[in-house]
Parts: sequence; C-alpha cells; structure tokens
Amino acid sequence: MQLPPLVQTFVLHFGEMGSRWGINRTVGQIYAVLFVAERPLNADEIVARLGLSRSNVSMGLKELQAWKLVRLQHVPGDRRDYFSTPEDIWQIVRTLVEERKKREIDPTLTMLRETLMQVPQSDAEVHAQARLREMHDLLELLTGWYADMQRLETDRLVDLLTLGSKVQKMLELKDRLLPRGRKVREDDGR
Amino acid sequence: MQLPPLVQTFVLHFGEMGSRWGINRTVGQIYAVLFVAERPLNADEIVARLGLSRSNVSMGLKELQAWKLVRLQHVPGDRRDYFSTPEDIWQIVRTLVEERKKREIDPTLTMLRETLMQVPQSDAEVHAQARLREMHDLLELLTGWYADMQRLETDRLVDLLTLGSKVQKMLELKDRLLPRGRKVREDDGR
DNA sequence: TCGCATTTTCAGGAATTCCTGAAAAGTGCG
DNA sequence: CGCACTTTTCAGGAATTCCTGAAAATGCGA
Repeated sequence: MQLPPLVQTFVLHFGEMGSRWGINRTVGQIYAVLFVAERPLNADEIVARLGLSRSNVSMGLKELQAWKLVRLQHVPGDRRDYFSTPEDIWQIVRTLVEERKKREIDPTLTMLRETLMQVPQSDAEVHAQARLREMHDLLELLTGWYADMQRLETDRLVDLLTLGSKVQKMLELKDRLLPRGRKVREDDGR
Repeated sequence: MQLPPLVQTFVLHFGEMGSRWGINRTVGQIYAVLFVAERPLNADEIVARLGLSRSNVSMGLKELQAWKLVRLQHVPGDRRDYFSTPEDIWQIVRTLVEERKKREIDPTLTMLRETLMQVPQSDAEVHAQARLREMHDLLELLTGWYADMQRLETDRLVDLLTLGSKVQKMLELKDRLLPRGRKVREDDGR
C-alpha cells in the first residue's frame, strides 16, 4: 500500500467500517482513496495505492457505480476511465441514504404490507401482525420525514439539524404567540 | 423451521436484511422471532422455531444481549433463561442507533480527530485533511442533532418527525412574527 | 457435596465471500 | 480491418465467517 501515512490510517479505518456495513473491505478502501484524492483517479492508480489486483479494483468500482457513490469521468486525450466522488459531502449523504432506502427499506415495507394483508390463522399470527404493523408505521413515519428532508436545500437542512431540539421550544413559543397556529400542523397533509 | 407462514416470511426477510447490515443471518432471525413473540421465549423454543443448533442460538442471544436489543428475564419456578424485545418500538430504535453510534461513529470521530492533528507532509495530505475535516464536521453535526433527539420524549420526537419540513415553514413564519426571534437560535449553544 | 438442568465454550468442518490471474470482450484510432 | 490499450468476466483457490456437536462450566436444590 503506497499512501501517505495520514491517508493510510483513514483508508484502513474506512475499510473496516465498510465491512461492518455489509460493504466489503476493499470496496470501502477504494472509496476512501477516491474520497481524499485531489483529482479523479484511474483504476491503475488505485491499484498502485492499495496493492489490490486490477480485477478486484474493477469489480469494486463497478459496485460503487451501482451505488452511485462514484462518478465516471474522462480526461481529454486519455482513453482510461477516471473516477471521483462528489465534491459536496452532503450530496454523498443524500445518495447514500437514498440508495440504502431503495435497497433495504422499500422492500421491507413491501413485505410488511403483504403480510399485513394476510388473514391471521391463529392468536400467534394476530399478535405478530400487530407487531408488524408497529414496525410498518414506524418505517412509514421515518421515510415520510426523510422524503421531506431530502427535498430541502442543504442550507435549510443544516439549519434544522443545527437547531436540533430547540425547534421544539420554538414551536411551543410560536403556539403561544399564535394560538391558532396548530392549524398549520394539520393542513397540507402528506 | 416451525413457524406460522406469515411469521416465517417476516423472519426470513429480516434475516436477509440483517446480513446486509453486518449482522449475521441467524442472529437476525432470532431477533425477528423474539420481536413477534407473544411472550418471552427460552433458547429451546427458539431452537424449535428456527431449526438451528442449541449452541448457535446461545451465541446469537449473547450477541443480541451485547447490543442490548434483547432482555433476559426469568419465569417464576423455571430455571431457564427467557428473552424478549422491548414492547416499545421507539425504545428499540433508540437502542439500535445508540449502539451503532457507540461502535461505529464514535471511533470514526476519534480517528478523524487524530488524523486532523497531524502535520501534513505534502500537498496530497493537505487536501486529504481538508476532506477529512468535512467528514468530521458532518459527523459532529449529525451526532449533535442526534443527541438532541435522543433527549426528547417519544411523543415530542414523533411530532417533530411528523411535521417534517413543515417545521421550516413555521420557523419562517415565526421569524416574521417575532423579528428578534433569531436570538433564540444563538443562545444556549451546545 | 452430589445430581440434574441449563448455558457456554470451542475445535474443526461447512458454507460463504473474497480475490486473483488468465482470457475474453470492448473501444477507438490509423 | 487490425492493432494496441483498456476493462470485464469468471473459474477456482484463499480467506473468512458461520455453525455444530461434544465437552466443560455454571447454578441450584436436596
């Protein structure tokens, strides 16, 4: 592995973390290298930095592209493929959450809806369905909230996150100032 | 596997999902069985339902306990250990997020802070540090927000999530009503 | 303390996932 | 078209993770 020490620390850590998230270690490392690179890199440059086989890097890049975490680019006068991560880190977060939702949450919601349609054949099934409904409703609430957040511009989103629970206090304040304000909470339902 | 069909669908799906999240399939299945169970189950009951070996179930339960996702209980007059998941699904979410933060985010923040302390030895390292700082600041913002949310009672949290981006509109409204309101955003810093 | 019920540990085989080199396929230029 | 360069595919070996049965440890009542 041919990397400045500081970068190496990060790349190894990121690879480990990746493997706890169902992404394999080398894919995590490839991503990490691209994330800190000053310019787009081609596959051979990644091979040189990480000491993996060419084919492994090719497969890793393919997977990262499938996740839309990495962008393919071309350098004029060079036939090779170059890859980079988005400059904007919030864009990365958005993509990551969106893809995970698509692959994991959405199919789970579908499965939950299907099992909730079935007619329970026993007490055990009645109880199980009640639990599954709780899980379903929770995921619906979270995905609804997420859809809202995804729609905000980044600056607004950062404002909200920075406020944190102070939002809560401000809403109470607002309710005192504007007693009919509760209406705002109920109109325009999702 | 000896389960009502509806439960079986859920258990198998949950096992698959678990394996995409770095949790192994059988641990996911054990959790799923406990989640929909009407009462706490002992290890042999889980063995009967899932057709795993006794020792595998023992290891799985140990892992779930380490994650605090499962509670050990005793039934009067019975020496065996019984296990259950919390009734309150929001409690489950809180535990899950807390544990993942502790195991993944916190060590990552530590690593990022350490690499940011180092003196860069090259342009590549200067640029890498800038990227790592972006990631660090992002994680700090998110964990700060999370700490705030964790502190709210569940009902308040659900209110905020239900509001979604409408919070944004309400804050704008509030700023119009109470021009000096911005002060509220800046005092009492975290 | 013994005996029984229960849980835990762990070595090693099974299953799965990962990684590689070699070969095939794709691509654009002369 | 033919060639050189590049990427992709894939069979099979390497590495890792998972799972099991047997044995050890634990806990409790008599």
